[in-house]
Order: sequence, then C-alpha cells, then structure tokens
Amino acid sequence: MSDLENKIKAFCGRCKEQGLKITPQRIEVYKALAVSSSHPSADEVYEKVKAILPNVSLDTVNRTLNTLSDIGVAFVVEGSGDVKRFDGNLDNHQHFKCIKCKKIFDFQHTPFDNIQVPRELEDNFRVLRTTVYVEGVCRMCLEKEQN
Amino acid sequence: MSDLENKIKAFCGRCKEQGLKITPQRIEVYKALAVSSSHPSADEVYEKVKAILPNVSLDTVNRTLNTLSDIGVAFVVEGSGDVKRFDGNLDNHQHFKCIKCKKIFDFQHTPFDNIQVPRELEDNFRVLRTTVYVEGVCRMCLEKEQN
DNA sequence: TCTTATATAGTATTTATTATTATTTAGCTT
DNA sequence: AAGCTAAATAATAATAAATACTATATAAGA
Repeated sequence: MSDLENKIKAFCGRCKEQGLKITPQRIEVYKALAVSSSHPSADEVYEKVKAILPNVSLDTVNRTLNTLSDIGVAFVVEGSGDVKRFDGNLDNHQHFKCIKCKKIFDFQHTPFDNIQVPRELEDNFRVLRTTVYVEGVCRMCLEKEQN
Repeated sequence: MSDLENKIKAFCGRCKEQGLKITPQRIEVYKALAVSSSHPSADEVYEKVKAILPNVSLDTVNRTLNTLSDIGVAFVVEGSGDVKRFDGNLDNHQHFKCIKCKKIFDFQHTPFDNIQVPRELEDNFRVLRTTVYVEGVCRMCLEKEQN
C-alpha cells in the first residue's frame, strides 16, 4: 500500500474517533495537503480540489482545513492568518501567541537570544532574524475554558 | 530627558539618515508604537494616532508602519500579515520564511527538535508548539536583487 | 432503506490591505 | 525669510481573505 493510502486510512480513523463524517470533500482536501510540501493557502488547496470535485466551494475548503488543524492532522503555519502586527521593542525577546485570543505575549530567555542556525541555512539564504516562537493557550483563556 | 523623548530624538536622527521627512504623522505613529507593549495592528495604532491627529488616514498609518520596519526601528511580528498557510507535515521541522516572496522553506536541525521553553512559561501557559522561526531572503530573491 | 444530524454549495458580509490621485507640506535653496 | 520641489498625506476606490448565513444534500447509524 502506498504511503498516501496509509495516510488517508489513518486520517479516516482519526475522523471516526472525532465523530466526523468522511466526505469526499474532506478526503480530497486532506490529500491535497498531504501531498504538498509548499504550505499552501486555502485558495491553493481549493484550486487543487476543484480539479477533482469541480463544484466544491472555497468555504468548504476553508472550513475543512480548519477542521484538519483542530483534530491535529495539520497545523497553521506560525503566525500566518493573523492581521499584521508591529513590534517597537528592539530588545532581544521572544513571542508566545495564544491561539484562542490571538494575543501575543513577550518573554525573555537568555539561551534563546543567540540561537545558531545551521550552517547550510546561512549558506543558502540571507538570514535576518531568528526567533523562538511558542504557541499555546494563555492563562485567561484557560480559565474561561474551565467555566 | 524622558526615555520616550530620547527615543523620538533617535528616531528623527534615523529618518534624516535615511532621507525621510520628519512629519507629525510619522512622529505620532512612532510614539504610539514605542509606548505600546501589545504588538498593535495598524488599526489599533490608527485609533491612537487619531486621538492626536484627528484626520490622519489609515493608509498613512499603514505606510508609516511599513516604513518603520523598513528602516529598522520596528518589525513585523513573525508570520503575521501573511495569508493563512497550512502544513500537513507533522514531522519535526522548522520554517524559514522569505520576506520578499513570502515563500516558506522547511529545514531540519536536530538541536531545534526539542527546544526547552523556560519553566515560568510552562507554569503560566499551556504550551502546544515550539518552533524556531527564521526570516530572511531566499536564494532566488537574492539573485533577482543582483540583476 | 429510512432517518437525522452533519456537511456542503452558493451567496453575501465583513475586514484587511493596497492602489490611485489630487492636495499639502517638510526642508532645502537662495 | 520666502519660494520651490520632491516627498508625504488624505480621501477614496479597489482588491483580497476569511467568515457568516441559509437552503439543500448526504454520510452513516438504526
């Protein structure tokens, strides 16, 4: 069995676990993402899926992609999808982002200040900034969750 | 002299260096960002500036914020402002983003796979994901630049 | 096969960001 | 200090992304 077929089978299992129906749209969205290595946007996935299911809607693709990240078979590339935010603090610091309220919290951790990127990266790219980016749920949202 | 006044003076110097005119709008946008610790969006900065310059336009605020990042007195919070991108690769890996073409490149560097976040972060937040995020210019865009 | 809750298509909104153009102004020049 | 000019701004329009709404269709358990 091919690697992709295995992945699809695992995906279907995950859907059942979560009480989600297995629809052709879901399968195709998942497939499009699984075979891609280019971190596609909803629109790019939409175009691929449309080749197979010509009257799929963009809304379905969007919803499905969000579902995939909710059940942990995909994730949203760090920061993307959020409105552009600016930071005037030029001191060395790192960001924690709450995935619920989208707030960004600063934190300072000396070992992260001078992270060394691998040599091959320096060789092939002009590196301008390196940060450790942490994602999760903030205290306020955790407390809301419990009520 | 207050810390803010010093910062503004430094900012004006930076503008002159770069051949940029010192306008009230620029000063106010810079001030709004410099006193904030909440990583504001263009809209949030716009609201603050409007309190002082009532008929400033959102476009000016946007342009000015971009200018501030161009001259290095501010920066865009990692990833934000980009369309939502999805990743179906669940294996441990990191992202490099080209600030010119916005493409995201994967890279693998074992020391980054199990980055330990500081204890106080674990205590106050539910940490879900930690990545090292590198920003810069990719080879293709570097080559374009030279032509 | 029948039933029902879930998912979808199609459309409409909302919101973010950039582009356009006429007007204004910072700051050099004299 | 007054005038000049390129740069910056305000106001508006256009584009694009993401979500919301509602009627219809369908997956999957009974």
